[in-house]
Amino acid sequence: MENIKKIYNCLLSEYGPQGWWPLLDFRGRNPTKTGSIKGYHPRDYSFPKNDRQRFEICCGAILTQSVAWSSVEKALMNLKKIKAIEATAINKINIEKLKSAIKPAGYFNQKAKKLKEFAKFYISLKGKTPTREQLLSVWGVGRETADSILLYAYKVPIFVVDAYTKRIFSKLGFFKESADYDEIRELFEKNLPKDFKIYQEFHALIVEHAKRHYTKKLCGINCPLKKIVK
DNA sequence: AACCAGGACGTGA
DNA sequence: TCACGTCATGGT
Repeated sequence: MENIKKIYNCLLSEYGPQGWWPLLDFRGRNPTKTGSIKGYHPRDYSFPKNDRQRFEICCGAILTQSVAWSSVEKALMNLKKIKAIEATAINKINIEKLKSAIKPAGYFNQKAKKLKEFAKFYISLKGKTPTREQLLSVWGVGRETADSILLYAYKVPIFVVDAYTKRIFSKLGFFKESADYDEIRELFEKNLPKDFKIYQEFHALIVEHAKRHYTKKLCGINCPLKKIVK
């Protein structure tokens, strides 16, 4: 399974550092990225720089569930406008007001409740890093969201497995599409240095590669990685 | 004009 | 455990 690392190196040299997780108040851009969403910070792994950014990442991780980031960005900008990207603010805000702010990100009834639940949890942490189990106990936080929060908001070296990861690597023959989330996660963690920077970068690269070669239509035809895996 | 996007939860078998 | 329905807006 040395191939896992080969693929990482290949994607990195192909697309370059991705600069995830995007932040609203960071003006930098990634010129190699598809689309023109701002907030990426390639080669800079010092984020989040403060608690505000940390909470923003958590909100984004919840809001992006099954939704394109461009939609999440709108929702986050709405929240910023009403000064609600802060746990205490989300905790207090009128739920209907919260729903209308995050409407662009879809599933607003559920996601408003999820943000409320998470804000309460976040406050209870009092600045400490949550465990994965603690995160999973929060209503609305599943495995991918928990791992995204740990990896990008807290720099904990946990590999994030998303639908794209399953699609790409099952097509390449690493496991079957129905494989268990944690088994897939451990496969990646076992074959990579335990480094949050690499995990962050790889996950972002997988999303970028999927958008170019693994949409449901393309489904990997012409995927250059096939030659590497063989 | 269907189809899908950086999932999670509830339900019934 | 597992397969399936539901949630909802916005871009292609």
